[in-house]
Amino acid sequence: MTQTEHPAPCPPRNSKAASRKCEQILQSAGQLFLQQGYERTSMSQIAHLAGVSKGSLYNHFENKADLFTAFFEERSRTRLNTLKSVSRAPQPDLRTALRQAAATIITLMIDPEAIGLYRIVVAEANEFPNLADTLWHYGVSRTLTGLADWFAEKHAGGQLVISDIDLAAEQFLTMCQTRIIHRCRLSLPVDTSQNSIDGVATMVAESFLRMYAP
Amino acid sequence: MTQTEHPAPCPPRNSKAASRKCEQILQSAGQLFLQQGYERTSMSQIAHLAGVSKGSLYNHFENKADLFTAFFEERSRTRLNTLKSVSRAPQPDLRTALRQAAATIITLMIDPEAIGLYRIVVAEANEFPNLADTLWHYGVSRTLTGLADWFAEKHAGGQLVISDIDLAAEQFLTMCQTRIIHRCRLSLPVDTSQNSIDGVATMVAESFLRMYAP
Amino acid sequence: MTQTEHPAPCPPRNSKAASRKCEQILQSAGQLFLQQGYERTSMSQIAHLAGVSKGSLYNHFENKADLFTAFFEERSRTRLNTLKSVSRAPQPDLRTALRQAAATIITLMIDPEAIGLYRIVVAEANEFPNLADTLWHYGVSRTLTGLADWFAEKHAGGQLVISDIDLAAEQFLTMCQTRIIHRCRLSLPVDTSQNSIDGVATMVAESFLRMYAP
Amino acid sequence: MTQTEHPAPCPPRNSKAASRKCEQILQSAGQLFLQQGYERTSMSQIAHLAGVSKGSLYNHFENKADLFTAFFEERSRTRLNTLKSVSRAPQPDLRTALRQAAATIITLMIDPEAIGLYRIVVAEANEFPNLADTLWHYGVSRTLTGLADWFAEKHAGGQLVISDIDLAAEQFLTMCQTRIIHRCRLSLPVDTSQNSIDGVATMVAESFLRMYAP
DNA sequence: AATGAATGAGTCTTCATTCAT
DNA sequence: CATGAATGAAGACTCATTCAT
Repeated sequence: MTQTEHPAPCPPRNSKAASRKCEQILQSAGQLFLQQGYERTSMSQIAHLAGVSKGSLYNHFENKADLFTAFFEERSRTRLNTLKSVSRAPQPDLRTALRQAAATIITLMIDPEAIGLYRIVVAEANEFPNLADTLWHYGVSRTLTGLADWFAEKHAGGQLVISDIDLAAEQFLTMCQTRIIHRCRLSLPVDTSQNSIDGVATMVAESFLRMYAP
Repeated sequence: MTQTEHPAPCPPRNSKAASRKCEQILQSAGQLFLQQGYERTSMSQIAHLAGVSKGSLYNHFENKADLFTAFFEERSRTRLNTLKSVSRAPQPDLRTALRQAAATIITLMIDPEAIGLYRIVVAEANEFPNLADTLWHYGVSRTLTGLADWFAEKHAGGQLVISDIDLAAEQFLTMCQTRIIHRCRLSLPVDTSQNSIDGVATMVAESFLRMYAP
Repeated sequence: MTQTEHPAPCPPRNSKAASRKCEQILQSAGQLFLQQGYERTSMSQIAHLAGVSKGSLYNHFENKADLFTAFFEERSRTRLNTLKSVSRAPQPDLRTALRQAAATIITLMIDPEAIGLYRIVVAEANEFPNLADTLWHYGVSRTLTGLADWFAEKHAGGQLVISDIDLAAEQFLTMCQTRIIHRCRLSLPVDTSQNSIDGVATMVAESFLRMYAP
Repeated sequence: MTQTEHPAPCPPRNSKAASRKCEQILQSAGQLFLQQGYERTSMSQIAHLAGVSKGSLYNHFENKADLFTAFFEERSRTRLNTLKSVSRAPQPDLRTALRQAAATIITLMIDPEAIGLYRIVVAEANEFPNLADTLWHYGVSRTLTGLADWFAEKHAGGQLVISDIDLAAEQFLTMCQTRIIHRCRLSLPVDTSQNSIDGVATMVAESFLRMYAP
């Protein structure tokens, strides 16, 4: 019987120790993958950083690609869900609310980890097409839905006049990427101070209002 | 410490044959780098595809990184300079001109080669920080300047009212990336038909006018 | 920057098999290094002769230089410590004792392995300066100390009159290298028969006595 | 006709330019071979240092081994012939003359170039056995003959009593290698001041006189 | 004669993966 | 389950030598 069992993607472990070790591996792998990318990160490095043996890696994950995918999903889920709750800040003033939403989005998306996840998806788009789905699912999609719901509400309330609400949400999100996020992704020198972020956020809010205010 | 001669970056060759072979190498390297990225592309593959011996590569380029950089600069220069001449299409109608400019930008930027170059910059931002400069210099910077000049002209002519012209150009370019370009970069399924492009382009032009028309 | 684990210099292995393989590698490496020198010996050759895979070499030694150093130290320690016990042969006659000591030294130093170690030190003196220290520590230093102690005793006993005992020991050792050892090191044709050795040994003893007898 | 002519070892050139270039190559090759040894020196390096093309090397020398041999013979001839004229300094006092001869020998033999040539012979004794002959012929043999002639004269004059004159010459030369030369060859730290040299030289002269003075 | 691009065998080293303990 | 030694394919790069120009 040469067939090998496929170890589950880790989580559903019974023993607590096993689960700990699994998390430890994912944590270390993540650190390295985010810093160096997939190809430049070796299983030895991961094992070393995680403080486990190289063989142990293969007790928990089928192979390098599997570990990579597992890391990416776990990080996308735990990290990007902060984006979900953007918007909806109970601000009396729509202009202010929009500005705050934009600022929040910018701040979240220039976080080194978010930048790293984006980079990984782009870098490995050919080899690991599923990453984009994961990123979209946990990151973009939720944000867009959140924004769309919010805009729909304002539309219903007469504060905004929007024909294509989904497109508007996408526009809003895209405009947030002006200047700062875009350059961060390219590692170009850029002013990421709160002032700078507020500047872009204000511009986004103003432009959005001019586009969709009644 | 071994002393190696530094072969010039290739171009200034006297013999015609040498120049041809150099281009051949760059061409093949480009194809592979764009498809697979830096790490996954081996010098052997490049030599094989270019039809030369592995050793020959090192007569023209110091090492893999050097060849990579040379490829990237050459492609950035020759490919992205098409972006330079965007805009300025002599259209009587500003709305139409903006729409066409947006459509042109979108079309150029979802070209597989442009997408590939972008991916490479993002993927190798840590290892090769200069790539971003090159991309910005040959690609983004020229486009922004072109747009800014154009907008300044229209501002002087009273057709637009813009306080920060550079920011406006950046906004225009950013908005063009809504939906299509963004998803292309992630290899997500996306409708890239002319219709779809025109849709986004129209949205960009309309929004821009609402933001900056007098 | 790749992180590699530093495998211990081999010895402190727990498993018996690992230790065996390590010795096997050192043994094969030694054979080749002694025959061909450092540069001409390839890791492939070593792996082949040791009957292990090329990769295995790197589980036990960091790199070629490390393996080389390990080999040299091990051989110096195990081989050259025979020199330590030279002299002190309980001979009633000092002349005879000196002659025997000289003969022993000559015999030990024209052993192919001793010649090989000397050649390696000289050949790699620039690249591996530590080898000389190792050789001196395990080989020369002990012999000199042994001789000096012996001479000091004889000096105290009135059989020799020596002002600088350390220099005298060094002289004795140097004189032993007349003709035979010197030519062996250069691979020049030379008579290494017992007769020939005894001839030089006798000359050394006679000369030494004429220099230092009261 | 695929047969290639064997270019003569260089010297007998008619054109002056050719001879110059040949010397230039030998000079550069020597510098590198002496510093790095045979294996570590590449034809590219030599060509680069000599300021000629790689191909030119093969117009003057059949291959690397040939160039190496040519270098070694030329250097041995031109450099080591200084040893020839040792001794015979017209000193009234034999003790002083011996001391001076010893000091001269030591000084000449710790010259970096002499050390380098010795190292090369020892390092390449297996691969290039002829080097030792060359070294012996141009270096050792002449010195020994010179010393032997001198000693024979003194023997005839009654100042020395020597049974085996050749052996005596060899002893003298060997004793000169005590301490300083020996350690220089191993790149061990050693005092090479004039004082230190004089000290060993004095010891050699004294010892020699005690051995052979009437 | 001189050049320098071309070659391809060979170098050291890394890596993902397996398996006996 | 955990370990870590073993593997062999593959990586980037070097080098002596040749040959068309």
